[in-house]
Amino acid sequence: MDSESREYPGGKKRIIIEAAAKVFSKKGFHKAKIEEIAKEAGIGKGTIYEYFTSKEELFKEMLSSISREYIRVLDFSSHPSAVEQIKEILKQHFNFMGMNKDLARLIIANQNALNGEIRQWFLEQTLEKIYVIEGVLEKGRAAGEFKEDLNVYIAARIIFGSVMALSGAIVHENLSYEGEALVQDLMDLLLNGFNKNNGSVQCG
Amino acid sequence: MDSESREYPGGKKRIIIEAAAKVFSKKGFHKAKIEEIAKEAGIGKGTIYEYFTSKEELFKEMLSSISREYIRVLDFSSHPSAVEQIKEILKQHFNFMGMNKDLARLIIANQNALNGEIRQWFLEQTLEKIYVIEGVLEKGRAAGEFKEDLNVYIAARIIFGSVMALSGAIVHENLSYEGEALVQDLMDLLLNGFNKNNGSVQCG
Amino acid sequence: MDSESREYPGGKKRIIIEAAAKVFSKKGFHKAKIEEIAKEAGIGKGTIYEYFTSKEELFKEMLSSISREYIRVLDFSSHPSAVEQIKEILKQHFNFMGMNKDLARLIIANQNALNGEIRQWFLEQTLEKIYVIEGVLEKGRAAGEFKEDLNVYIAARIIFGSVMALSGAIVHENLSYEGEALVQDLMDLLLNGFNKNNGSVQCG
Amino acid sequence: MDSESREYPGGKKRIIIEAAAKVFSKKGFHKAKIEEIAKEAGIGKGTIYEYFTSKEELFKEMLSSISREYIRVLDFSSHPSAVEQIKEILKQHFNFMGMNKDLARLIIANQNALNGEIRQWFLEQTLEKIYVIEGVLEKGRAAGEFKEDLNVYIAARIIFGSVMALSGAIVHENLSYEGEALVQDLMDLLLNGFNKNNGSVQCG
DNA sequence: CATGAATGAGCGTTCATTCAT
DNA sequence: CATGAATGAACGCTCATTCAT
Repeated sequence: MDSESREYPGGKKRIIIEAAAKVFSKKGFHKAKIEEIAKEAGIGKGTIYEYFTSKEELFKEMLSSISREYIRVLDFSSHPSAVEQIKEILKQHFNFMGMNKDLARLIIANQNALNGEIRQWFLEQTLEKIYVIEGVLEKGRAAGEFKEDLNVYIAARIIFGSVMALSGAIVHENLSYEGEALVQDLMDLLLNGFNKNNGSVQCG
Repeated sequence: MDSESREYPGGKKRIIIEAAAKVFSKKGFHKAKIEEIAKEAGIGKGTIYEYFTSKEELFKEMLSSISREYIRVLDFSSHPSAVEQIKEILKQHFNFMGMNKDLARLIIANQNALNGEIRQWFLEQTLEKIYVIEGVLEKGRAAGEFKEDLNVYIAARIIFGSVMALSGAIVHENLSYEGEALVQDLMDLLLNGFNKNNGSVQCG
Repeated sequence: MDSESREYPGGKKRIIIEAAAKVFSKKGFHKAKIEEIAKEAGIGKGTIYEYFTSKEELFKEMLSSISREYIRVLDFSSHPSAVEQIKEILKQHFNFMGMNKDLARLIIANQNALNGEIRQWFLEQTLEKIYVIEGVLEKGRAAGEFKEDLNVYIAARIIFGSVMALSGAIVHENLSYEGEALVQDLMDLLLNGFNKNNGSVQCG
Repeated sequence: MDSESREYPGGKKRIIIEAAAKVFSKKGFHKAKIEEIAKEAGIGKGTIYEYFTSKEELFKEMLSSISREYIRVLDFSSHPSAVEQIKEILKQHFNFMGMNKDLARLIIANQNALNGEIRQWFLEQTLEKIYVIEGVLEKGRAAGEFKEDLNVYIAARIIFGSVMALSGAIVHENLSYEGEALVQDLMDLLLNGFNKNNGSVQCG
C-alpha cells in the first residue's frame, strides 16, 4: 500500500507488462529486446527477471493479461438472445481491434506463430475463445434461434475465422470498422448466407 | 540424364526447398537453422548459399514454391457455377491441408507473423488468394447465384477466415476432413446461414 | 575507489584498448580475432561490444589512443628554433618507436593498408602528423633558419618518409636508435644534404 | 608455341597474374576474391589452383612479377654519375607511380602490411630496393660525388622514405609528378639540405 | 528488491580450397 | 589441363540471462 502501488495498481509487474505489450506489439516477439522493454518501463534490465523467469514467460503473461482484459471487455451476458450476444461480441471485438491496432496486429500475427510450448499455449488461448462462441451458439440452437441441426463446431470456427480475417483487414488494409455497418453486414451473411431468397425475404 | 537429375527434377534447388519446407514447418522461421536444413538436404551448409542469397530468401522462395504448387492444385475453372467453384476450392484446400499438415501448419502459422519486409510480402500472398475468391464471388453474384447486394469483400474474407480456422482445426485438433462432409456443411452454412427456415427449407 | 579502478585508470575500456594494441600489433587487423583480444584482456567476448560497436571501431579507437599518447609525448614547443624542434620530434619519435616496437610495427604497417573508410581515416591521421611538421618548417623558414625558397611541402614529406623508413629499420632490422647519433646524422643530412662542401665546411 | 602462348607469352600464368594485379590493386589483398580474379582472367576458378597453390602465393608471385617489371624499368646504369643515376631512379619511379596509381597504391599500401610469412617476404623486397640505392650511393661516395663520410645506410633510407611519402602524395593527394620539377626539387633538397647558404650559393 | 555490467552460447554468412567430371 | 559445384572452417556480432553490489 505504499505510494508506488497506489500509483501503479499491480505494482512493477503491471508496469512491465504494459511496457512489454507496447514493445512486443511494435516489434514482434523476436525483434523485441528485453532491454528496450526495461527502458520503456523505466526500470533496470535485471528487474524484469525479478518478476518473470524468461522472455517467453513475459510474453505469455502479457498475452494472458491482454486476453483477460479483452475477455473482460467482452461482456455480452446481459444480452437476451444468442444472435444479440454474438453481435455484441463482434461489435466489441472490432472496436477493440480498431482502437488497439498494435495489439490487434500482435494477436493476429501470433495466431499460430511461435514455436513449441508457446505455440501450444497460444493455441489453447485461441480455443478458449472459440469455446465461448461455441457455448453461445449451442445455447442459441437449443433456444431455437438457429437451425436445429446447426453444427456449432463449424459455425463457431466460421465466426472466429471471419472475425480474424476482417480484423486483419482492419489493421492491414485499414478497413473502417466504425458504426455497426460491418457487424451488421457480417451478421446478415452469417445468419442468412450468401444465397438469394434467404434472410429478409420471408415466405409468403 | 543421370539418376540424380531423374530423382530430383529441378536439381539441388528443389532438394533444398523441400528440406527447408520440412525444417521451417517443424521449427518455424526463427528457430530453423540453416545448418539443419543443409543436413536435412544431405548437403553442405555453404551449398545453400550457392542457390539462395540468405535465409530470408530461402524462406520466401520456399513459400512461393509451395503457393505455386498449392495454386496449381486449385484447379477449379472447369466447374460451371461459382458455388461449385468455391466448393471445389474448399475441397481441394482441405485435402491439401490434411495431406500436408506440416506445410499447412507453416502457412497458417505465418499468416501474419514475421517482421518487416517479409511480413509485407506474406500479406501480399494472402491478399492474392483472397482476391481469387473475391473474383469467383463477383462472377457468381453477377450471374445471379447470390444475393444481388452481396458484399463480396466481406464474403471473401468470411470464406478465407473460415477456411483458415477450419484448417487450423484439421492440423491442430485433428479434425477429420475426409469425404465431403466438412465442405458440405461449411458450404451449407455459408450459403444459407445459421438461421432456421433458410436453405433446404423451401417455400411451399 | 576499489583496487580495480586504481589498477586500471580509464577502466575496462583502457584494458581492452591495451589488449587490442597487443593483439593487433602481433597479428594485424584481419588476422586478429575479437575473441583473442577478449582473452588477452581477461574478459568475455561480449564485453568488448559494450564499449566498442565493432572491430573496426575498436581498431580506430586504439590507434587514436596511441596517436594521442604519441602526440602527447611529442612535446617540442619549448625548443627555441625550428631545427631544435625538429630534432626533438625526431628524437622523441625514435625513442617511442624503439621502446614500443610492437606499436611501431603497427603504425608503420598500417601506414596505408586497410580498405575503404578505415584507410581514409588512417590517411587523415598521417596527414595530420605531416601538417605538424609542415608548420614547424614554415615557421623556421619565415624565421630565416632555412632557405628562403624552401618547399615545405616536399621537405615535410622528406622528413616524414625518412623517419618512417628509419623506424622500419629500427623495428625490422634492429637498427640502434639510442643516443643521439641517429638523429644527429639524419639532421645533418637533411639540413646540409649529401653533397660535399655543405654544412660544417664554411666558406673562408 | 601454340597460338595461346603466342597470344599470351608466359601463357595462362601471365594472364592470371595480370588479372590478379588488377583486382588486388583495386580491392586490396583481403577483399579481393579468387573468383573475381578468375572472372577477370576469363578462366575458371579452379584453374588458378593449377598454377598457384594458394591466394597468398598468387599475391606474392604477382608482386614479384611487378617488382621485376618495375626494376626492369629502372634502367639507370647508363647514366654516368651517381647523382644522375639517382635522379633517373626518382624520375622513373614517380613516372611509374603516376602512371600506375592502382599498382602504386598496392605497393605503398603493402609496404609493411600483411602478416607473418608474407610480411617478411615483403620486407625483403623492400630491402632489396633499398640496397640498390645504397649501392649507387656508395659508388658515388667513393667517386667523390658526396661527402666522404656520407652515411649511406641512412641516406638510402632517406631517399627511399622520401620517395614513398611523395608517392603517397601522388596517389592519395593527387600531387602532380609530371615534368622534372618534383625530382629537381627533391634532389636539390637531398643534395644541399634545407639550410641556407648551401647548394647554389657557391663560395666566391 | 534493484541494478546494469558482464557474459558466452549461438548463428548467419563468406570464401579459399578441393575434386569429380 | 580445365572446370565450377560443393564444401565447412572460421568469425563477427547479438542478446537473453546472471549475479555482485
